[in-house]
Amino acid sequence: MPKPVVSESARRRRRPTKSGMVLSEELIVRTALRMLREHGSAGLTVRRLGIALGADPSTLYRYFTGMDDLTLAIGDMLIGRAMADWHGTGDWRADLRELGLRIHAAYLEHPQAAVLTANRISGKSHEVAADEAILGLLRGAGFPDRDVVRIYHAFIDMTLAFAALDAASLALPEEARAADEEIWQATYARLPAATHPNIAAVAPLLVAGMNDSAYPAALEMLLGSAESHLTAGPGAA
Amino acid sequence: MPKPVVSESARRRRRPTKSGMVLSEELIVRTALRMLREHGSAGLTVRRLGIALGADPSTLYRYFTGMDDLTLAIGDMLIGRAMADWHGTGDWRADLRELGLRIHAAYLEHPQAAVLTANRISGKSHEVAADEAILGLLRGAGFPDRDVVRIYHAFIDMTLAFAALDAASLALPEEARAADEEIWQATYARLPAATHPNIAAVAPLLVAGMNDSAYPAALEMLLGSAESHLTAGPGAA
DNA sequence: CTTCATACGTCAATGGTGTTGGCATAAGCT
DNA sequence: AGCTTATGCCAACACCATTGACGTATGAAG
Repeated sequence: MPKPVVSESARRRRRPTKSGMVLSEELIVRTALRMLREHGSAGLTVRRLGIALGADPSTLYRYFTGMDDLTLAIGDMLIGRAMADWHGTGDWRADLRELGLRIHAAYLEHPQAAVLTANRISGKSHEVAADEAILGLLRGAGFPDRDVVRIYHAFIDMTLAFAALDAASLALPEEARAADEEIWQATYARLPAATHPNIAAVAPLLVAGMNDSAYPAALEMLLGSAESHLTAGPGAA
Repeated sequence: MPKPVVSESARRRRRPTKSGMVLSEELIVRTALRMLREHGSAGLTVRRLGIALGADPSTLYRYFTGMDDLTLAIGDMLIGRAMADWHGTGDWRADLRELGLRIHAAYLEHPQAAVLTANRISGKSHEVAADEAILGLLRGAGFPDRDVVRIYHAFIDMTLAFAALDAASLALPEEARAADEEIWQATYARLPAATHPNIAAVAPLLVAGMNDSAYPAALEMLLGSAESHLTAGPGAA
């Protein structure tokens, strides 16, 4: 049976696992998040997750159709955390900035999970809520629908793209950050000025600055561009 | 022996494989790229790659220390293709735009490969060459070193981030694009205006526009911001 | 309070994966 | 022509996701 999974709300009989633990989607996803943090983004396996839950691995297929489905659920939980307690202030630009930074931060708080999920569409409740909020801010600001969609698109893609990229370098540690770090020190920082004059000239600055995310600056540019377009009126290109 | 791999240049004895094929790093990477295109981003396995090359899977470990090393080599080849035949024109802004679009395009030409490699640092030759070129353009434009590094950082991260994101949606087809597409149609396009007024209002525009990349617009904003900062002089914030 | 259908946890098995150590042979230097 | 050793092959290991059959505890029905 390909899809024997019953929805969480329709779940009635909750039988404790052999070790006495009572399962739920929520518990499984939270456990998966913890495992990702502890064992790295490649450390989440059905077997290990089963062990961590004190349940047989195959039990998880009663809750998710497969690893992919679980992945989407993890991503939706991250967005949910970003949106928790969020309230608009009425200033669309400030609100949009806050929202972007929140989403970015929520992903970076679980980099190993972010790597797996940041570029997937889940269609689950929290994701939809975030999109509705963003579109609402832009429409409330008075943008015509064409611009709403264009700005929304750039905003959400850029946010997720940076989240994925920044998370990737944070997520490596458990598996290969040491290697990448070593590459950086061994290769870039020691290139001779004769063959690579430009890299050599700014090497110290590169080493110092490459650890910070470029997202906040990029976001500000996006918001600034949008605002100038708004004040210029709908006629402007 | 953990690292028995000899460098490509030091390779002397080239013994043909059982099926008569003579291996090389180049050939292996090109074959891997073809397999990624044909079988999707999860379709690249050491065993399959071995079969495609007419060689035993374990033979590949004479050329790469492991799957991860092969992945980095694939990424470097993509950058190499982006940089092939590139020549600066002297107009730093046009050159930078051209370079960004080339890299972005090179990744999107092999989305399945891009997904695996876009957020890794390889330190291999083509990657270093690209970085040297970008830094050279900015320094040649007259930016002070601090700004060179800041702009370089935003430029390369944004380019790779969008490449990864855009590639991800292109790469899904073989595995889960159908699912994501279905989510889009089934969930977003049919949300009732009562609960999600903003999504419902712009749904048709969303469907129409979400397939194009937001990268070109974002890149232009970055370049514009940099240029205005340059003309404003080093004293400007 | 008892009965009953079945939801859900468990078991066992399948066919995949990356990776390694030992072996033998042919390549290319001297 | 002979020797070293690089390099391709083989067999084995541990792990992976996923599935189908099975039995039992569970919650509802009477």
